[in-house]
Amino acid sequence: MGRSPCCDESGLKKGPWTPEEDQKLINHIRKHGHGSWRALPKQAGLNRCGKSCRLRWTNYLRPDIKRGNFTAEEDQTIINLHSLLGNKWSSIAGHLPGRTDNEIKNYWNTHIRKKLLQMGIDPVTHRPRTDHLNVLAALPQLLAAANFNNLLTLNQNIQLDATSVAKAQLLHSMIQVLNINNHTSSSSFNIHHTNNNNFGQSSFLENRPNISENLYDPTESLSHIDHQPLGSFSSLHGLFPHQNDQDMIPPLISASSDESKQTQMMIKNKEILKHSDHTSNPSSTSTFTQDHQPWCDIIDDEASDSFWKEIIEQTCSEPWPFRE
DNA sequence: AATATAGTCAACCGCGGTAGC
DNA sequence: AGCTACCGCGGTTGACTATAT
Repeated sequence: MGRSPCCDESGLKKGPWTPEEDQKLINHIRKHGHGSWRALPKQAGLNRCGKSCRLRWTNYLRPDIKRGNFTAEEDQTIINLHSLLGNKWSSIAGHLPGRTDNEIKNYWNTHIRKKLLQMGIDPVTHRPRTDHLNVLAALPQLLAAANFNNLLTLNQNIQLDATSVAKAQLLHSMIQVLNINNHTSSSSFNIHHTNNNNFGQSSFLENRPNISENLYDPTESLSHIDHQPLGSFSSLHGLFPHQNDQDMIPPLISASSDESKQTQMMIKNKEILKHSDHTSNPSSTSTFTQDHQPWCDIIDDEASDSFWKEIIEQTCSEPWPFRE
């Protein structure tokens, strides 16, 4: 019931359309409109089923179809709409004049989906992937993907290098993932927990800097854009409220007033990491003179790649702190 | 140069919704 | 109310092309 038998009819041509067939279809629709798709093939002299004619027209021959690569703005729109609508390709296409649902669907599956995955974003939920082990194992690829800045460069007012944004987002997503998986434990990510001399994830994350003074929050800075890049990290939090907000870490900018201390601890931890000094005491006197080192500077450090590699090495060499 | 593999995308398949009888 | 035909949608396929080996 409900299923068209037209394509079951034998003798009807399938497969790629020839220019002659295209011309017949175009001429007929120009003269008469498509009317009943089922009746159209006979009227137009085509040995095709109506379904095939409709598809050919709507996806390829329609005069208002836009050809060519998707723009960054279209990328943004697709991502944002997909986060809202899911795989409602026709609905998404309705917001992209000249684009067909089929084209958008293909583009999503072949381009956007992969890029989101590489960036550690679940293309279905538009949230950081929760398979944290995979995320960590894929860090090198994630870093490479972080250089993909097409999704981030739409707004010309954005001054920050998109790669830095992506890296910050990546780190943020990792933190979220780790925190989600650890929310049942009160120790590892407790902001007041200070028993960390080593650079394990916990110390690094606990001591994440308050950078409100020196660093703008990428998610905040991008959130005002109509076509919000990486909406999964910004607007989607509002769209898909977490069941328990305690599960989520604060945004990259902390509201804490204890920023100087935390920033210094962050710097210290970075140095600890660089020197692999697992015995240093975080409470000992630091020789650093820099205060309020911007988070971006850390991420954008010339040695940032090695910085990230060391995170991986640390992660691998030390017991995973989060038991499920 | 030949072959294998990966990527792309037009087209098909099959299902759900619904209008009309 | 039940059946049928039709439309539109989303998932999948497979041919074609590009790139790697």
